[in-house]
Amino acid sequence: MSFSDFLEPVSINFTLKDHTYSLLKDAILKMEIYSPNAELRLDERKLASQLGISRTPIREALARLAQDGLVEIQPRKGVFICQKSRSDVLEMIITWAALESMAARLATSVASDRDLRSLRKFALKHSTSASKAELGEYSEVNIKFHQRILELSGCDLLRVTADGLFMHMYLVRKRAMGESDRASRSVQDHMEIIEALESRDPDLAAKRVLEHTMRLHSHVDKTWNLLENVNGNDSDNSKSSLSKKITG
Amino acid sequence: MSFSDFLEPVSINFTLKDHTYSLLKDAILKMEIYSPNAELRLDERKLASQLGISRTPIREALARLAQDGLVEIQPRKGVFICQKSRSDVLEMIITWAALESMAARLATSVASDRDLRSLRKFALKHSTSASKAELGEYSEVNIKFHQRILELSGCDLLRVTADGLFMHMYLVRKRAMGESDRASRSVQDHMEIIEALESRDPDLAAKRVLEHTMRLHSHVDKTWNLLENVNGNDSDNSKSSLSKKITG
DNA sequence: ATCAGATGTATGGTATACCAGATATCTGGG
DNA sequence: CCCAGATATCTGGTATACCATACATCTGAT
Repeated sequence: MSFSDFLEPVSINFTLKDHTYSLLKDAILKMEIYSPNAELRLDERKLASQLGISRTPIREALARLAQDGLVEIQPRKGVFICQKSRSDVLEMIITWAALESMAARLATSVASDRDLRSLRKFALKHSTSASKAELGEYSEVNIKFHQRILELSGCDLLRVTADGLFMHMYLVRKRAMGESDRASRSVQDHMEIIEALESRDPDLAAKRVLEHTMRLHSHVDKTWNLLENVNGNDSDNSKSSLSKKITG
Repeated sequence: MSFSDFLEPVSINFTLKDHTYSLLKDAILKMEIYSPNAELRLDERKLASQLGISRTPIREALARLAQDGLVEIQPRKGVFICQKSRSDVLEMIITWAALESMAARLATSVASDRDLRSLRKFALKHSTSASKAELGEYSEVNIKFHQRILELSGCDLLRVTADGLFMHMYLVRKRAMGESDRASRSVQDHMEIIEALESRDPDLAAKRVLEHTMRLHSHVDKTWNLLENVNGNDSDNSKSSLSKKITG
């Protein structure tokens, strides 16, 4: 084996701006942006020197992050990580519900029996971890389950759009989703969703996914804690009992 | 009135990159990107000299356009306007259906009687233009109607997400939507949707919006003409009769 | 005549310089 | 001591220079 065999994988198509984009994205998502001492401002020059690159690729990465709503660029002021208000989160859940409900509908006709069996297996395997209920772990599994349904729809745009939302949900996950009592209900819901999929009933599957997700909506609605949300432009309380009304 | 009164509105918060972004977006949307002689490549330097600015704000605008899928940036190759394949369009319609169906659901509980009356008035006023059926005009009105439903949902994220899709639909509008026979059916559908909203029945409203939009899906599915689509990586025919199956 | 390799050119990626608005600090008058 | 205005500085917006890759063109050998 010659020397040159070792230096091939220099990763063609690599650009600093793409790398910086995913780097910053991950950093923001992992960051505790709701802790009171969180530094929300991103200083281009500081980032540039920390990463050892110039401002140009950083600015292009920031432009993309702004486009998907993770940061806000205030002209001549700076770029700031976006904190989500309660109503932002509630709207994300509603939109997610819309997408996944449609995905379930599609899945009843395009998912293979094999896929559904695999989904059931996945749900069963992790149903036990719900009772143990470590805060993070079940939540992770939970998201996976829903992503799987999006995948089974065969409609990539549904999946991609929902992923954009899940990204933000990840940010607020630890904040408002004390699960404990919700976990067992969640497991039950999941099983009923799977049954609906297996029965190939589009309306039923859509309905169950919708109801399941809107239960999260009403839970967040009740428990969201806006104590430290200093921005607090969050007066919209009009949707309080929305989830019950719209699920029929 | 003093001289200085005339020169205030210099538009604070104006940045070249934002201006360029909307400029390019409009240009792309208005452009006939499916005509055989369409120039799909965007040359940064040419744009820069045409607009009389430097490449920097243009590149940031392009980064944003790439993020919302209007253009594709191929590293070291160039940036190209994205042509939508048939399956892309079908997926957009499905996603749109998901969002608007949910919007209708919400609207049954949050829209005011006054709003619904206004919606009905709007639909009636333009029902006549459907019969005359100039290609563009009814299509325009049609989109407006659907956007209005999104607005009535009170969920801004649903509306914004759907707007991102409508943007792309605008691109393909003239391509696959020979309306003529569809227009009268469309008017009827719209009236039935309004009735469902007025009866405050979330399931019915959602169902009617879904069925209406999925009729567009099956129409596009049948009539999309992929003759000149040279890229033609569009072999996915598996969803052919999907719209009937999933609407129950 | 054809094709591999060399050379040139066009164009995107990145770095850097400079400008202007925004904010912090200083200063002097009240 | 307080505050308005001046000044300094920090930081984002823009322009420009330079580099590297991709592609076209040229050249010469077979």
